Amino acid sequence: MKLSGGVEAALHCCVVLTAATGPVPAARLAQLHGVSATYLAKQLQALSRADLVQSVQGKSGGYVLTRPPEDITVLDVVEAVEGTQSTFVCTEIRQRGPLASPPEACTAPCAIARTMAVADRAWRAALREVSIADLGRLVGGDYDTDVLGKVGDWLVSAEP
Amino acid sequence: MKLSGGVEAALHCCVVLTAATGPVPAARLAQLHGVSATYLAKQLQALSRADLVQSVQGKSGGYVLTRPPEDITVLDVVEAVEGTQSTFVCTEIRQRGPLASPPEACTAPCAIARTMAVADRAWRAALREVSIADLGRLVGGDYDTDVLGKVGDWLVSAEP
DNA sequence: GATCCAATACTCGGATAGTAACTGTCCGAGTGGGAAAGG
DNA sequence: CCTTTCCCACTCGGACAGTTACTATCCGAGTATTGGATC
Repeated sequence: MKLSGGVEAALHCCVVLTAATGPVPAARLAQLHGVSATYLAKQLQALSRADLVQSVQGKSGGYVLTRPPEDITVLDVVEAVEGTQSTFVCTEIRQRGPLASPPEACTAPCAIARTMAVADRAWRAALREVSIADLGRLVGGDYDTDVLGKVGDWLVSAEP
Repeated sequence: MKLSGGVEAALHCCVVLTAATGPVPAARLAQLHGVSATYLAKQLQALSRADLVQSVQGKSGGYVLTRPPEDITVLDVVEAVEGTQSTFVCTEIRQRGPLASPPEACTAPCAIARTMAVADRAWRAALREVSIADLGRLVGGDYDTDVLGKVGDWLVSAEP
């Protein structure tokens, strides 16, 4: 039950894209975060497939947010990278063994699956409450200096 | 982000142990659920390490719940099998790259880690709300017949 | 000087190896029960 | 018939392979830039 490490990188990328004025290449994001460029590209592709970011090809291309950061929730990013399937997959143990329940009595999920689903929904609801814009404000409040502004400056200044 | 399959088996075992009058061997539980006996033993060992069940050795030994089922929450079982660590592990990306925050400014978790921690706590809180006794009542309500009673009868009648 | 065109350098995208975690399995250590022998 | 002793069958517990999913990587497809040639 460990969340994929790519989620963290994807969230950082989305926050950084908030401070960008134009498309940012994946290699630039990787350099800024000090992570593997090729692996980060994989996560950004996932974000692209989920229509959270748009890829711009060509010489001065890169990734841009498709929506205002207020309209992108943390849940959107997590589900884009991890997938939308529930954390708990019921294997229908109740239909196995000598005292198996007949399949026609198992139309509804069992009590265990229901309980896990409730918890899963609570987790997702908490992630839906926070937007990327919120994250940007929060990291700004963590330090006295304007971190996001610095990032924006670095993105335009750092040339290959 | 997939929950280990052993959690489902462990929860079923705990519910079944509610209906037992004496120690139940792991092999019996596996036979009842139609799963691999040796693998189920692994999960039961985890429950034993967490002091949720007690192992009784010897000829007519097995596993017994250490507490009344009202005092065992689903979260207890999940944490026993999956571990207590949070689903999100922050790798401190902010401390890497050219614009790295200095370590002395990173005493508190970053905004992303805090957000994920809130969601993690919401998930655990939902699991803490349901006890094994609740699960027993729920599965009883799912079907007209007294499933738990049948299980109890089978446990005492089925001889190797 | 403006326009058109082609070469180019840079971008993303999916297909490809390596590694860690989960799944499934095995055999040894330990213990209570039961049979047998003795009083 | 009761007690003691010993053996044994059955239990759990940790150590051992197989498989899946995650991590990390590579090279090919495509496009805006950019420089030059032309009008």
